Amino acid sequence: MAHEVVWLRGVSSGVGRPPRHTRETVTLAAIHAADRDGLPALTMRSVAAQLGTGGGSLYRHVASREELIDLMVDHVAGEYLLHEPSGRWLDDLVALAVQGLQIHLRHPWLTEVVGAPIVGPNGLRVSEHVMTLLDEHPANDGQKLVAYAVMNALITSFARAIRSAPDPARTEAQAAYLAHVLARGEHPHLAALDPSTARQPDDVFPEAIRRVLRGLLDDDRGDR
Amino acid sequence: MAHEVVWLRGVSSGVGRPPRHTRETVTLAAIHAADRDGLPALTMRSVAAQLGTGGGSLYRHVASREELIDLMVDHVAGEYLLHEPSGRWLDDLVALAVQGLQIHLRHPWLTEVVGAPIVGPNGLRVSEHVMTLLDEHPANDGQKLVAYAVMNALITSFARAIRSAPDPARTEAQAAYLAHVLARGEHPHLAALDPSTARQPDDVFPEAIRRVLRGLLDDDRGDR
DNA sequence: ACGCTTTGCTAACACTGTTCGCAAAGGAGC
DNA sequence: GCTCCTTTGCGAACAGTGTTAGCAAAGCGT
Repeated sequence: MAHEVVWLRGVSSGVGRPPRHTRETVTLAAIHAADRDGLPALTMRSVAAQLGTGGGSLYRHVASREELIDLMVDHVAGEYLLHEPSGRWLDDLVALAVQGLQIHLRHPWLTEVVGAPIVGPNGLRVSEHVMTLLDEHPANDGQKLVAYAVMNALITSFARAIRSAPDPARTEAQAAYLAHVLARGEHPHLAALDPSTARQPDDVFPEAIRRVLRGLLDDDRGDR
Repeated sequence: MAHEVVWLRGVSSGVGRPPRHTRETVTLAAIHAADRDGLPALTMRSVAAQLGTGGGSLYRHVASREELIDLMVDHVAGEYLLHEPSGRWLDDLVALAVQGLQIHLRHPWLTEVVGAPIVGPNGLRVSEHVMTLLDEHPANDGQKLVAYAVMNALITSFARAIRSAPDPARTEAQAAYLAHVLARGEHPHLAALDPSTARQPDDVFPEAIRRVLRGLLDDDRGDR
């Protein structure tokens, strides 16, 4: 009840038995385990075992599994490298989005995290930077926030599309069903799709995000 | 082992004890339960109880909980009403996206479903329709698929943003932390955000999706 | 009426997040 | 040095989850 949010809860108070792990230690171990085994395999007991301790011991540093995941998300949000604005806001935003995609590829479990967007210290730091990049842009704040939200949505969406290969069983079964239903002759437009024009998602990403952001923020064209 | 995909598995074979529930009955009960109680509360035992039976009985109709969710997703994908193309592909796509948003608001658990995109019969039907709408568009198939994927990503993203209100405790705590860190004076651009320009997400959605799709598919402007 | 096949149900298993009580470990005060 | 006192570690326990195995029940064809 002391503080309902993690980011406002202080660390150890100095008096009493000194803690063997800090909140950051637990977070790092959890990130490492999730990077290797995926999010579903991230159980309290497994990260505790990686720290050489018991399952319930983690609750001294973390209120719940959900809160641990919040900490993980905000921690990897610290991997963004925020450069000085170049004066070309679109280039800067695209570069930032590419960074976000790379972070998602480094930590594939990020795409499985659903919940509301986490606004920890590092997340706020990135948000502040985005608003800095758009400082001199004439759009109003609502439009800027929408563009930022869309950018984040596309990052996770593309990351999810890219890392759909590692589940070959499911993909293959789906492909078999797709071939079966296409052979039935319905869905002519799907059957006529030209696979040669389908480029890899991570190849299309920079151009796609550029066009999307331009469409949202740069309208030097009429309303229709 | 008979058929690895749900959509290719047949129904009852006629001989033997007649089944008391069909696969669709189970799916409908699960959708009803999820609409009311949310996805985390959707346990095998709860939908079984709603059907007046035991927990393990569901596995006669459904291979796993995951497969049940796949069935639910494809079922609600059948709620799309697909009209004849009007000749204005952008208008038609925006109308389709608005339908998708309404479906997500009718079934809030949809935003919590993560996994790979389900391509069941109804999902393929929608995909075929989208390709029909874009039939005469000069873009290549790769660009069209990217636009479709982006459209779906924005639908779930906006739906998630809209239904973030029903969790007031978490939202309020986050707002308290936000106010605290803004009071510290860092993040000046975030502090300077004008709340009056922030419109409701469901209000901005049609215009946002129109601009995004236009940016992706309609480039009558130079490359820069 | 009798097999045969398919379904329903219960109990069980392995596992999950989370809580509780008690032992352990170090600093402050004398 | 020895106590107190606060904080942490730990193991067992609890309620709940998805999933499986074995057996009883219920219709059809002969």
